[in-house]
Amino acid sequence: MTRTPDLTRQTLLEAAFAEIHRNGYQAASLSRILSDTGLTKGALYHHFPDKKALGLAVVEEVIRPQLAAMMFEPLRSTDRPLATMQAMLEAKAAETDPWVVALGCPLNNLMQEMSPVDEIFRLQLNQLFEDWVATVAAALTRGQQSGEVAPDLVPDDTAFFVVSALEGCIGMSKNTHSIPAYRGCLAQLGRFLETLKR
Amino acid sequence: MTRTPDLTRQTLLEAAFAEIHRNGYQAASLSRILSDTGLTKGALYHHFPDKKALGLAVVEEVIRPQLAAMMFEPLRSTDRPLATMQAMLEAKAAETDPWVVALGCPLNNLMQEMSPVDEIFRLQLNQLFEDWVATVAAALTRGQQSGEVAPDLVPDDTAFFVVSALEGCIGMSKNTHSIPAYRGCLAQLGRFLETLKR
DNA sequence: TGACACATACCGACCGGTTTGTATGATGAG
DNA sequence: CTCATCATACAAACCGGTCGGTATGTGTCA
Repeated sequence: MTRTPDLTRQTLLEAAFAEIHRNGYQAASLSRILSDTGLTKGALYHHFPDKKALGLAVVEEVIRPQLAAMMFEPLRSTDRPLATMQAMLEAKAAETDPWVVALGCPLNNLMQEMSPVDEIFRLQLNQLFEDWVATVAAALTRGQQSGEVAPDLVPDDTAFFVVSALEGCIGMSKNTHSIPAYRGCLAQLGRFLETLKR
Repeated sequence: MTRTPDLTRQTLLEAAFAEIHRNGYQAASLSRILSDTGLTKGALYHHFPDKKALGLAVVEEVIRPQLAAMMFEPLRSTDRPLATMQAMLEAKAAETDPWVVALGCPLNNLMQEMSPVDEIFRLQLNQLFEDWVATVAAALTRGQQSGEVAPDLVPDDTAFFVVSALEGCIGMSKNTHSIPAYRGCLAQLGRFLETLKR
């Protein structure tokens, strides 16, 4: 048995992410995570002081990079945010794996579950969410300067709403288990983006 | 100690609703519900066969009536759905109790938590959600006939999106703990409703 | 009307199982 | 050798759920 602590830690993080994505944080079982990975309590509590630290590490080291790659990066430098976001919506609508639709957005899942229960979780999740909103808002502002976006709208409020509506679409579709409904909902959000032009 | 089984049952339902609203269904503790009500295991398991039945009863006998009174009834007979919904948004924006904002929508909370975990819960919650969407869609159709609503939009898709976006607004605001952000988000949804006119 | 029979409503101790977390022991790498 | 890395065994708390017992109400029949 070779000793590869970094890989062990990463294995735990990914298994924890999957477990939390399916069952939520509170119902996530450390025993299941361990049996999934073939590791033991000793390994887990060597790398993480407690369950909460593991959960927060999942947020910061798994969910944040995922979200950054998929949602932040395309918006980071564009000066045509509406076109960029339309493309992102189409990319999301192309999703065919029903599991992805059924499990929903990991960030939203955790926010809904944990924000009333644990203040530290709430703050950490909220920071990630606010970073997302700020990224959208900054892109909208650049869009106003480039002339793509209507100059009279308030970037902050609009960005908050766009992200909220997107999470809402994902959340509701997760419940219906209907990919067509999911696409229809995203299309309506696209309709809203159209109204932000010029 | 007087015997009032109906009241006992109702007491359990309301305590269970509060507990579930705060902690979710899976993390809801029967012991806490009992200590809150001053009742015991015997009373609980006399009125409900198990925890799941209690949870489903909360959905049907507490959450559904609440939602029906607040969201279904105003739309039931109106032929100006946009005006009615704008009024509903303003009513929601007038909320000042931070707890209500912090705890979010009971229906959405349960959908996000339970739909990947338990199929029976998912179906029951989805039925309530679909009833809501259908109510909105029917109102939009009447609005098209009365001339308030643009005739080219698809009521079903639009209704699904409106409800999703509303749940999204509530869900995100629950995380930020910010009533102004909540109001700003609702205002953006109102902006979207404006684009549905004639 | 009074008394017995029975059903309903509720109590609270107890159960097996699972939870997170700890304390100690083994093992391999530098 | 030494310490990081993990395994194992165990502890304490809590979970949902069961069960025997009790108190209260209610219908029935004398």
